[in-house]
Order: sequence, then C-alpha cells, then structure tokens
Amino acid sequence: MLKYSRQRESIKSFLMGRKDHPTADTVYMHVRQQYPNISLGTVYRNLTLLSDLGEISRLNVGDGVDRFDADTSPHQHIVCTTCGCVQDVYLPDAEKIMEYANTFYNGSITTQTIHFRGICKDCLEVPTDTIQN
Amino acid sequence: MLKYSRQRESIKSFLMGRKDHPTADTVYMHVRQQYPNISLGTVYRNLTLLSDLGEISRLNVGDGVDRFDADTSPHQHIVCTTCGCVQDVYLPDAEKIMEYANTFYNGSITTQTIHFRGICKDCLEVPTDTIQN
DNA sequence: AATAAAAATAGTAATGGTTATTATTTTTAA
DNA sequence: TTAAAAATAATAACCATTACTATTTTTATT
Repeated sequence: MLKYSRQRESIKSFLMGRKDHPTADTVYMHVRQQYPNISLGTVYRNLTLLSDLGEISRLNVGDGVDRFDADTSPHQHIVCTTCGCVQDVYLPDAEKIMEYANTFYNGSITTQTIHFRGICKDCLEVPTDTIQN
Repeated sequence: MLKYSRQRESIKSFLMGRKDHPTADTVYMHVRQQYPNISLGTVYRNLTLLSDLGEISRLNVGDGVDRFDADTSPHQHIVCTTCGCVQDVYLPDAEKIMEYANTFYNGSITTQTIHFRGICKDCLEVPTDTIQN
C-alpha cells in the first residue's frame, strides 16, 4: 500500500515545473533545497516508483544517464549536439511509423522509441565563436 | 598512428560473423577462446576504437548495456520483450521520418535513432507455456 | 488522542558496466 | 636490427544506480 511522503510530492512537483528532462542528480540538487537531508537513494526510489505508476516517464537518450519527464503523453526527444539540452518533439501520427515498421518485420512490434540529434533553436542562433559555457 | 593488433582483428571478425548485436562481455567471452589472456579492457578499447573509426556501430537499446554491430548501414532495432533478443529492422526511406520531424521542430535535426519493442518471430510461434530458458 | 503495523527515509554499502592507469610487450618505420 | 610508437594485460578507479538496514513517518484502528 502506497503511503504519502512529502519528499515524493516535492520530487513530483519539481518535475512538473520543468520541461528539460532533468537527471536524478539534478532533481536531488533542487529538492535538497527544500529537504536538506533527502538522500539520493530516496530520489531514485521515488523516481522509479513514479515511473512504475505511470505518473512520469524515464528516458535515456544514450548518454549514460537516465532522465525524467513529467509529460507522459507520447512524444519524442532531440538532443542538441552543441549544448546537450534535451527537448521535446511532437510528431503527429507517430504511431504510424510503428505500423509501417510492422510491415517489414516478421514478428510483432508494439512500442517505439525515437530520439533525434541535431542543433536546438538557441544554438542555431548563436554564432559558434561566441558560445560560452 | 594506428598499428595492427591480432586482438583487434579477432574482435572484428567475431563481430562480423554475428547479427545478434553482442555486448562487450559476450565479445570478451568468445575472443578469449582464441586469446585466453585478452583482457576486458582491451575488448572495450578496441570496440570503442572501431566504432570511432566507423567500422562498427555501438548501440544502446535502453537496458543499460552497450551492444555492438558490424553492420553500419542505416537500420533500426527491435528488442523482444519475451526473450530479450535484439534484431534488425530495415525501414525503407527511414530518413523521411527525420525530414518529417524537422517540419515540427524549430531547430535542425540531423540524425535519428529508432528502436522498437515487441515479440520476435520465434517467440510468437512458441506457446508461452512451453517457454524454456 | 494513543497505538501499532506498514511504508518510507537517511545513510551507507554494494553492484555492474565502462574507462583510466601503468608496466610490459608488440608492431613497424627507418 | 633497432628504437620509437602503439597496444596489451592486469588492475584500479569511476559513476550511475540499486540494495541494505536501523530509524522515522504515515495511517488505519482503537
């Protein structure tokens, strides 16, 4: 049986206020401002729990760290190769890709994950010689 | 400057003979039959080198382990949720998906990675009550 | 409000895949 | 043949994540 925890609520509301797909460590850094004694393990346990419950989703864009997203609606992600940010891409009728793929596969495809790489709007607009990290 | 090594050749030819996208550890297990003293570090270093050279590709289907593929032509992968195998899917005109995505994104998308999940042909054909691992 | 069982936490250790380090061996150009 | 450069084996380190455990918090029941 699931019991309330203020830490979990804090983690959840932090995530809901962001659309940049933070890592567990980023969540930890921020929630710690409200709960200085929270442990990284608690953050991980709750992120895993919330994603098991379907309240958030866990994503991996191939850089070795898991990211978390309060938006559970079907959508895709793009990683900017310049600044490393992870943004959303909403492809209309994306499920058609899966249907299309099924016509070329002799088993049965049920889900798909698409991620893109490229350059985000902000990085496109900044001349490369002025980039500052 | 790149120098020949028999270990690297063995790793490469092992990979070329497989289409199941082995992990570094699987490569290690097999190459060790020919070179019993090879170390896992050497396997990793060469797999990384070969993929940096573009001779093989490194892929991650989201299960926390990197896999390696001697087939560098553009194609997609599907993970069987029943047996865990990783198979190829060749989607004709897959690059059109990226073009399509670009029309819904305000930055510039240059590459895409698609992986599917589902049930492979073999697992579809086996009644679930006879599955044996 | 008091109680007690169940669940969650903080703190810490362990895990597992991958990369780094270093002394030694192999490769290869001269 | 030689010597510099590169690769190796062995091992340690790294780092994201999970597991463990004593303590604290939550919540249903009295």
